[in-house]
Amino acid sequence: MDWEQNMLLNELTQGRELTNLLRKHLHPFSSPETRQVLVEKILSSYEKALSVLNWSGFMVETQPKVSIVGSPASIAYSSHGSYASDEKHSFKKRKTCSGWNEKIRVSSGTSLEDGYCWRKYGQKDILGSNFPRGYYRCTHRYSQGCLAAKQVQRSDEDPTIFEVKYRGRHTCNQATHFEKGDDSGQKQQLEEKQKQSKETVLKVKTEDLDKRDYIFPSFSFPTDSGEVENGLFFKSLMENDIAFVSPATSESNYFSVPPFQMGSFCLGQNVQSSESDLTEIISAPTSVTNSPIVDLGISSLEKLEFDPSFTFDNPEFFS
DNA sequence: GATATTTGACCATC
DNA sequence: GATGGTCAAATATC
Repeated sequence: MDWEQNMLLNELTQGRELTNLLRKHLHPFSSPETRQVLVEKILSSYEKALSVLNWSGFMVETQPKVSIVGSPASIAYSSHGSYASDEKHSFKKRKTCSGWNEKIRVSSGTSLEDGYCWRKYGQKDILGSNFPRGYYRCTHRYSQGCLAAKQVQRSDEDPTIFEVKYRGRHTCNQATHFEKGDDSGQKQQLEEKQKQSKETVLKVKTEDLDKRDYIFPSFSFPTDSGEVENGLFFKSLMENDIAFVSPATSESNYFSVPPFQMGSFCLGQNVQSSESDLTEIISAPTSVTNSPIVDLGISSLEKLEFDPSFTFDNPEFFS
């Protein structure tokens, strides 16, 4: 039995057991929180199972098109393409139509972080391109069966721009962290700010590689004197595997973030931002240890991420 | 020693 | 045969 089958079996078995558990908690004396946790776990199991099927060549919707109570708002999302098993002894299949969902242009002057820990597994010179393409997959691929992957390549036209292509969806606990790290108070606060609406309009631009009808809604985000306070916003990007973008091309359809975000987003880990080679910066999130981001409070994370006064020049940061 | 990165080789597809 | 995606051994880093 190969890795995919094992994973599928595990997730489905877990889903069944969790469902049984949920059934036992359906009586009125059971706490709603417990039921909610069980529901989320069940959904997570199914999502992983569907991801495996997706990557095995089945076309399966990995994301429900309706959001459940208490879950973050989700947009319609479907993965495409086939996947070659990573099992040691299986064939290395080349992907046709690549299955890469989204292509995003990221300025080198901004964060290339997307909140996840990536591990580089390859680099390739691409015909007709001046710069090599880096291949990354989620650090938790084997530990948690997370199948998310991305490609990073510097643009020929504008070397300050990186093109990031994403595939698959995070099912690791990094993803659940972003979902759960956003408490209702924070959400309420954000909604309040949105209502106040003295915001700068910030948009994320995505391009669809395969001309599919993947639509990422542009959105406005409230800022307070330029400071981004965006647990929800950030989570939304995480949910959809969207990276940050481009002050260098700072037109209205790009979301600007300060350059300090160039460092590693996986906190508690080394920040390796190479000045000489921007490709190295791209890989910064991968050059980290495996300390799970779930152990960190999102509030401190945000503080670091979005403190506009922060610079890497600050020696205290490295001490 | 554990973990991450690099890089040449392998394989599927065109 | 060319090309792109992935593997895996060697190497680097902590």
